[in-house]
Amino acid sequence: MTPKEKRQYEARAKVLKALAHPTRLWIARQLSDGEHCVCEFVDAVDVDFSTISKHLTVLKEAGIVESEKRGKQVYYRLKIPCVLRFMECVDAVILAQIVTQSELL
Amino acid sequence: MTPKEKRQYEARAKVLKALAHPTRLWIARQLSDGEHCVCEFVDAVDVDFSTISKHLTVLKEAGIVESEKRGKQVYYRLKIPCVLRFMECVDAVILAQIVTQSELL
DNA sequence: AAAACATTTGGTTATTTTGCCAAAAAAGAA
DNA sequence: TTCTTTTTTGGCAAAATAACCAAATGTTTT
Repeated sequence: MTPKEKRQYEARAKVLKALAHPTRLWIARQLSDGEHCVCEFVDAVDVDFSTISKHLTVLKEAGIVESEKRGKQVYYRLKIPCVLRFMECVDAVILAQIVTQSELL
Repeated sequence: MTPKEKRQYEARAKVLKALAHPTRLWIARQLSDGEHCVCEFVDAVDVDFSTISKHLTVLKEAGIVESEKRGKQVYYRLKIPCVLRFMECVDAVILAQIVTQSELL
């Protein structure tokens, strides 16, 4: 692995890492039907305002979402919608793993 | 988010987390052209045998790769190849982020 | 059976991540 | 202006992750 390749894979891993958290993945999914404000997420997930806000910052810094302030609220939307397609493949991995593990019994 | 949804997103996040590391992502990519043994990875990446082995365990437990012991060596291969398609979308995110950040200047 | 090779496991330490709380900011309403 | 409302920031403690070393395991080779 060359130094250039190393930097490349580090950048890629950073993007995946941003999505690799239950709450952030759920947020990404919620955004598939359009933008939402922070308060809407807080109502639906039982965590602190500040926790949601930090998750959104992670997604934003990774380039997955973008935000816009309108009035008192901040609205977030998906910047690159293809990340939603990850979910299908991830579910295929999970399903295959369940099959594999049941065969071990 | 219902308890069932919560478990679902936790499982999904676990799969993404397994890929969200530069070395593991690189390993997944190497496996796109077929199986490789552990020693081949160790030669290419400058880390300890045990470190590579642990990364492979993470990928295996997530259901992304599977392994087979033949003789002295253990061969790993991709179990669900669709994970390779993540890379294209991830690169799109990175590119868009570079554009966004350059516009800020 | 002993030595050599390939890989995994256990243990330790350093770093990163997560989530909560309290406080600060920013905007609108009274 | 002062009071709310909405969101972000800073700080802190707990938990998870990563990488190394040494030791253990399982397989061939001698």
